[in-house]
Parts: sequence; structure tokens; C-alpha cells
Amino acid sequence: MQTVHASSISQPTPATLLRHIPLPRTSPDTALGTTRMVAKDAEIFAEGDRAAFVYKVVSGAVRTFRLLSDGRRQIDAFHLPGDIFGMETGEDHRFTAEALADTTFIVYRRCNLVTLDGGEFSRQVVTAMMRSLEQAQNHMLLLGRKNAVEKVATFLLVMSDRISGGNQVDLPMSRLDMADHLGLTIETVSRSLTHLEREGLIGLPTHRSIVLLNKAALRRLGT
Amino acid sequence: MQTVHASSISQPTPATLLRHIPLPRTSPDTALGTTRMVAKDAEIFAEGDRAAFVYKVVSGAVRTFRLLSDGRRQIDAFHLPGDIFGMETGEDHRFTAEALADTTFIVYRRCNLVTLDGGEFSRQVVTAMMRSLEQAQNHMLLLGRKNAVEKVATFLLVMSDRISGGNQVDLPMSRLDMADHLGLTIETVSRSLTHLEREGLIGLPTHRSIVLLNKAALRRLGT
DNA sequence: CGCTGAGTTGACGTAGGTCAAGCAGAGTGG
DNA sequence: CCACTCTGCTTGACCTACGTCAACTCAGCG
Repeated sequence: MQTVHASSISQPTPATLLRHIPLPRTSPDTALGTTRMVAKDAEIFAEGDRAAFVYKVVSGAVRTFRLLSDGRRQIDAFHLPGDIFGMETGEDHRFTAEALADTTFIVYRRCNLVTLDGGEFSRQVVTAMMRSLEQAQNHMLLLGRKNAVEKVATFLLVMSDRISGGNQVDLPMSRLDMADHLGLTIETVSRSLTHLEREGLIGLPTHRSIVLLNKAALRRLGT
Repeated sequence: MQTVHASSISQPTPATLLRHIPLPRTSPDTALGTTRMVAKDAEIFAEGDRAAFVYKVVSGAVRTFRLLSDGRRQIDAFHLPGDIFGMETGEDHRFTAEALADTTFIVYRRCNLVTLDGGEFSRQVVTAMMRSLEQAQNHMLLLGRKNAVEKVATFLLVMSDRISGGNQVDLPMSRLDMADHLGLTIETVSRSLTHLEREGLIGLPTHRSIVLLNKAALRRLGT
């Protein structure tokens, strides 16, 4: 059992709420949807909300998570530009979504997913769901069977693939977000990072940016 | 880090292989597929196999799992009669599937899932995938943030819902399978079960059958 | 420059893993 | 019908990876 960090249930600040303004617009990608911008830590939808929309990140990043009754949090995924999130098969959202940073996204009215019309949009949503499933399956292996250093190494490789493909990763999330995604605490994430640094596998020029110095060795750790 | 139980990489016995006979047949449910029977612990497909088929359990039960290089195993799901498993978006299977007990299932030639024809079969497969995703998301919360007793309590409730709906559950899997599903060891699963028994929440008439004496209390543990 | 919040580090505690012994039910053979 | 083994499960004693608590560092910012 672990204590619940206060910030893991943080609310958007008043300033945040003020900047939480719908911005109707039209563009190639928004033919069917509406663009919105929200500030860092703003809530996009909450667990239990009616799931009337599907979302696509344009810029920034989003976390989706669930809480246990005592506040323990599991972040199931981070959503980066291009990712679709918020699909549900039932009526309601089973997750809460919050912006990791100031974020722009497109809101699509949820066409009934059960009526698979074979159209471009429904195909895109189904593809997004399949990708979510694969990621979730990889993540179950990580959560169930990897130790702290292996978890962090795997995470860095995945983020590197998704963000840059290069050797430098600029993480959009805090240590707490990483911890709640990997089933660890901030302290253990921090210790694992410094461990990897001492081993020469990564460099830590700043807190949020990480250089993967030896991807092969990192990959060996995560398999 | 944990030791690898020898049986977690057990191979089908020779006797098992002999009983591994394709049984072509036709019935209402098999209009598009072929029925097969396999013995307990037989492999149905392996990680890396070409994913040319999709499977539906008729009787018995199936586990799908992945291994780390040193043999640590994560069972992502158990598949019971009526469940469809083995869908992949890529070319190859990313899991191994084995029978938990003597099992009958139907094998469907994999229609290309990307061409969503809106037909009955492709709708059924997409529904199965969505259900898998929801289960995987629930399981990530369990693996990442629940303690041993909470994991076992949650698992018993889920299995009870899926198998009987009543208060008696006849588990089709061993303690080792439970452990590798819940991210624990057999010893911890065993201790958690006797803990729940001592608390009066469950009864253990035999090893494989469990009586849920206080579902409300169990549910409180898993939330 | 001092304040603030995020991150790191160290000392210590504990849930759950490890190792080893023992037990019970299901086959098997005499 | 009873000893005999085999396999899965439980239990106990001990160990360790990771959580907890608390002090400290440092970057960003008014």
C-alpha cells in the first residue's frame, strides 16, 4: 500500500479554468470536429461523464487514468499529437482525461461505433482502438512482470519511438505521471533513472529531457 | 526478480500431442469455421506464428500469455466458452495460447480485419476486441495499483461473473496460472486465499472451487 | 535574491518474493 | 486394498525490492 501524493488528485486551478475556452474552427482535419484548447492540468472529461465525443490530439499531450477509492492512480496511457482517445463501447467514460501541458485537440461527435459504416472515420477509430489494445497488452507485461529499472528502460524506449525516433527524448510528463503509469513511486522512478545514468545508458541534461546513450542495452533490459 | 517455476514453460506431453487432432465438422456456429479439440496444456498457437486464424472457445478454457527472455510469464487473459481470441492487427501472433483443460474451439480463417465489411462476423470480432480492451484496462489498474489480497479478491469476482454469476466458482486454472495473471507468485496467491478464508469472505471446499461468502466485502476490497 | 515546487537522495520499514519443508488427493502397481 | 509416488497446494522462516518519510538540492520566476 502506498500513500497518495496530494498532486495525484490535483484540480485545475482557477486560471486553468479561465483558459478552458472552446474555439470553433474549420480546417482539413476538423471537417467533422471542433478544435479546442485547454491549459496544463485541465480536465478534458471525467470518469462517469457521458461519452458523447471522441478526441484527437493536435498539439500538447494528454493523460487518461483511473483512481481507486483511496486515491491510488493508474495512468493507462499518454496521448501525443495524432493520437485518438476517449473511445468507449459503453455509454460513459471509464477514465478521466487531463492535459499534461497546454494542449490543442479536435472533438468529434461520437458516431455510434457499433454501426461500422466502413467509412474513413470509423476505420480510423477502430484502428486507434486496436493500437490501444496492443499498447495495453504490452503494458500488462510491464506492470505484472518487470522490475523498476526494466519498467523505466522500456518506458523511455517507447516514448523515444513515439516522440522523436532519435536519441533525445523530451518528456511531456512529470515524475509523478511516470510513476503512476509504471506502477511505481516518484522516488523509485528517480532512483531508476539515476541508476541508468550511472551505468552510462542514459544522460539527464535536464529533468524533462533524456538522452538514450545505449539503446541496445536499454532494449536488453526491457525484454 | 523472481525465480521461474519449471512448469511455467511446460510443454505438452506426448500423450497430449497424440490427442491434438483436427476434427473437421459443420454446425450452426461453424458455418465459417472448423471445430478442433486439444488436450490440457496443448499449444494452440505460439508467439511469432503467422496469425491466419481467429478462435472461439466452445468448451474448456484457454490462456494467452507472453514471456520475458528469462521465462517470467504474464498471462494477459483467460478465455472461456463463447470468447473469441487470437485476433491480431499485425501479421503475427504476439501471444502464445494454450488449453487450460481439454478444450474444444472453432477456428475461423481470418478475414482481413482492416476491411470492415460491416458483416455479422467482422462485427463480432470488433466487439470481442473492444471487450478485450476494456478487460486489459481494468487489469492494468489491478496490476499497477492493487495489493495481493485486492488482486485476488478482484479476480475471484471477475471469474464469478464470467463463469457462474452465482456464489460458487469452479476455477479452470491452477494457482500458477492465477499468479502469472495477477503479477504474483503461487505462494502469495495461496496466502491471499487463506487470508480471505480466515476473514470469512470466501470458502475453499476444494482447491479449484471457491465459494464467495461475502461479495460486498470482496467488492469493497477491489475498489 | 528569496520562494516555490519538482526532483533527488538517504535511512528505514514492509509487502511480497524466495527457499524449503510438509501435506493431501489422484493415479499406479503389487 | 493398501503402500507409493507424483503433482499441486499450503505454510513457515527468511530476504529484498520497493515503498515511506524526511531532508536536501536546484531550476524557474516574481
